Amino acid sequence: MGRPPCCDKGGVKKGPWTPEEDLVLVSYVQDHGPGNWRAVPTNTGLMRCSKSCRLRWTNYLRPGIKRGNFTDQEERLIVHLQALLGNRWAAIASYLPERTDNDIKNYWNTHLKKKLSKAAAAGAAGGGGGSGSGSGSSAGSAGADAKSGRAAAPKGQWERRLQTDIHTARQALREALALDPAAPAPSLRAKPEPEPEPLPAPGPAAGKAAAYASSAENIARLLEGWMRPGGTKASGSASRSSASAVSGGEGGSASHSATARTPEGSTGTSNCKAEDAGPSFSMLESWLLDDGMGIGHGDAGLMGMPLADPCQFF
DNA sequence: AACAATATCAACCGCAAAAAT
DNA sequence: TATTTTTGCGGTTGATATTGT
Repeated sequence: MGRPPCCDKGGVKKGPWTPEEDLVLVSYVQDHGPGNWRAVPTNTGLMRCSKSCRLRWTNYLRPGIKRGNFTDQEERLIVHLQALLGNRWAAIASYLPERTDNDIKNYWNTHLKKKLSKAAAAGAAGGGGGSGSGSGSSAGSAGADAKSGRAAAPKGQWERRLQTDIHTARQALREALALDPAAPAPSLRAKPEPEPEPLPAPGPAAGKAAAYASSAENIARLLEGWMRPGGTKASGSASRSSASAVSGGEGGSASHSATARTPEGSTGTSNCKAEDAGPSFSMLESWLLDDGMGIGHGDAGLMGMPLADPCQFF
């Protein structure tokens, strides 16, 4: 017994996701909502384990994800929350709704930890050579996709496209595949033949290839109709992440809190405009103060604040 | 210009918790 | 209530990109 060999099944593909796979996954989630990941590989034909599908969606394809440069405020918040919560990245991520826990974790491990330790060691000897994480250099076995030649597209490009408009993304994919002679025949079909899916409220950008690439709009708005905060379609497992536990109480609003994690949370993000992203900072403050750290001391908001120790390093 | 070292980030793995049966 | 199944989390690895020599 133990655990079901979710990812040990034969024929499960590993390594980087291809645009085709992304497309299939997004199409599926579009139709069925996030959740029930178990069924995803079966129903889509993706040769990925359910975990992998969930991860891909949660960390990269989900609407409302902001990628790239962390702002100074975000940075401070992360440092502060990390000091309070420890490495509970999901909980931390719940206060940065546009960021994923994986992203935050990576950022912490690569940037912040180093920054902090450097600052801490500034008084002492200093130096701190290659800390980092693994950063291996040994040749591995994965990277099957690099070999497949499809990795040519700049990282993040497809996520962005898919988040912007799935229809356009499909079209672009078809074009790309048609144009790319080096590209091997796609092993996976974005559904047998992309039967035009009825996208409830295709945004204004729909159908304009040029538009979506630069548009900041994400799939959240485009898909507003099919994903509801209540998780109607998804019927997924509701809030049970620790993040929810932390933030759930103050979420206030009925169906979803600021959780960045749960499918509903992600769905929730679809309704998350910038202004309602996450709990108010006064809430955060009170929570932080409740935490017994005695920090924040009143006036300073979380973001622009003179924080506890960690931030003195900045 | 070529090589080496380092940094960054996407993805995987195993465990634990929660939900379902 | 006990057992099984599914989902979520955090740590870690490995490939690629970037920078330095």
